[in-house]
Amino acid sequence: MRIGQLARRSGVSVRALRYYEEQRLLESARTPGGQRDYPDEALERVQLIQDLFAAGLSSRTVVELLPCVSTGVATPAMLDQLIIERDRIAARIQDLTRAKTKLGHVIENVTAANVAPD
Amino acid sequence: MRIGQLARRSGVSVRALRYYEEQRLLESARTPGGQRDYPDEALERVQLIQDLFAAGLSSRTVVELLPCVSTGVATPAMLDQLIIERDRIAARIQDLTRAKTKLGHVIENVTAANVAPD
DNA sequence: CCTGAACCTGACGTCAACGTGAGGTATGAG
DNA sequence: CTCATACCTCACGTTGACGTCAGGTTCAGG
Repeated sequence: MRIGQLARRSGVSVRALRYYEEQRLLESARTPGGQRDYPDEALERVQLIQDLFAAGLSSRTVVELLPCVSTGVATPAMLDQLIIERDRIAARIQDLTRAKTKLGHVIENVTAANVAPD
Repeated sequence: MRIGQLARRSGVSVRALRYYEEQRLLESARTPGGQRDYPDEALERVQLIQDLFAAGLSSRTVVELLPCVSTGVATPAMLDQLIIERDRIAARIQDLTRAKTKLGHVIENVTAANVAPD
């Protein structure tokens, strides 16, 4: 599969895919003419990368954790890092939940004020 | 209260406070000498700004929503925006929860593999 | 062989929320 | 008055994940 097709299938831009390769998050074979040629598994990998980015991990962290995420094999240091990242995500979820609740209250108040200005 | 004290009390940097003013998120009176002089309520406001930033809102959005968040009075457009932002946060929480679960599975697998390599 | 689409490699631009340094002023205790 | 802080206004630097443009190459269909 060439880069354009992978981009369309995964929903990320061609530029992003090249960037992933530059950051060593994604490999590609090359055609004799020098064009990237991806195996089908690349699609899953791109989606995994997107998930990790969406979770707020940096590309540096992702490149460190990708091996164990996809193979299930990790050094103790990698395990520590995994736990750190999971906890960071959990804390972030707490923050967002608080913020959501707060906005919810504001919305309620505003709605009440508009609907029943008294 | 001067800027240094507000910074210490709120936990944000002096630079950040000046930035908030530049973005019209925060006002200040001035001493005859030109130094910023904040009322006590500024502390709450800074904390509110931080909460909204932490929720992933941009300063542009915050400046639009701050009035109704602090006064409880909103135009219909502001209410729409509030709902949009709340839903955005909810979606983000979903993403993060999925990612956290995923990382949790990885951690379980890795731990199992390390503890009981069989 | 020809052509248009898709691809290639640089390399500079973007955006947000500040950090940081320069060079000067205000404040308040002694 | 003096001096140490704290403060002031520019204004450029930083970071991450790409966007975008330039200038050239490869591929596939006819």
